[in-house]
Amino acid sequence: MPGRRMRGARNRCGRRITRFLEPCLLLLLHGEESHGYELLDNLGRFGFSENPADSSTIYRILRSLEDRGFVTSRWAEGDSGPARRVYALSPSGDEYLQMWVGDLEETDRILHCFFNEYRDHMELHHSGGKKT
Amino acid sequence: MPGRRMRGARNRCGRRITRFLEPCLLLLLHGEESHGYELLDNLGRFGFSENPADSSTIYRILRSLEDRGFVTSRWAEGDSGPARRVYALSPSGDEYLQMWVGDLEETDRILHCFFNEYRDHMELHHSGGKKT
DNA sequence: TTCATCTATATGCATACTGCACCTAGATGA
DNA sequence: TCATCTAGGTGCAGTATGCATATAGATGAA
Repeated sequence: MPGRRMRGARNRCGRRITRFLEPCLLLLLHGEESHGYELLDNLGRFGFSENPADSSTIYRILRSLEDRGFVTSRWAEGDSGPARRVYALSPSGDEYLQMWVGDLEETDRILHCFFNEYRDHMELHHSGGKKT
Repeated sequence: MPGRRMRGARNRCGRRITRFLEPCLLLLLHGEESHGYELLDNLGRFGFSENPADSSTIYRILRSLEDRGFVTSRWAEGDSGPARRVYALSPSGDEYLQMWVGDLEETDRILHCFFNEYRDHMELHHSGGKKT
């Protein structure tokens, strides 16, 4: 099936963490080289397989990471198909991943801060809501 | 102090949930009318007081919510100062808030999916990382 | 050979969100 | 009169992203 990626995904949900694919790609590259097309397939591990990533986003993030020195790339011939641009995490990319993790932990705290506010509020105004 | 809001906040952290202020405003308006300037102050409850929101964002989100019928507004004279545009949550806005909560719970799941992947991976490659 | 398909990378365009600078304007008090 | 506070708003630029599309090598079928 041609165009099996990203046809009709309709990712209009509002939920999304800005540039969240970036830390996912960094993690996938941690300890293992890979290329864009393969990374695209492996992103399913991160639980958004229902709204898979668009390939253009992946390639652009990878180039951006390289521009900032967080990954390096080289062209490699595969066993089949066209040449691949294989990316590897750099030491500063490893640090950048650590930074992202701390950042996402902060996001998690803020998110739970919202959930707490929501729960507390709904215990008083018990209208319209999902009660636990 | 003039311009006490948003001067020098430097919100260049990368972490952020797209349009996250929207559900926060909806929750603040749940069961209680309010106006933009007041909402701006109350957003501190949600844990991002270190990077307070920009007022322009708040006003734009409120207008956008009204355009979509999730809130209604009326002009009201306050005890002091200029007139205020007071917003109230509509029934569909209440439903929209419920949708946002479900959406953020999904975000939370995805986030923890990332944390799990990270932790599992770092247990093998114990280099470069925050060990628990 | 020719052609469709798969793999792989990439660009162009439109839209959306946001930060920052700046503007308008009534109220208030020195 | 004038600065300041309260309150709401616009304009612009940068960033992120979805979708369509382009390019091109490899592969296998007709």
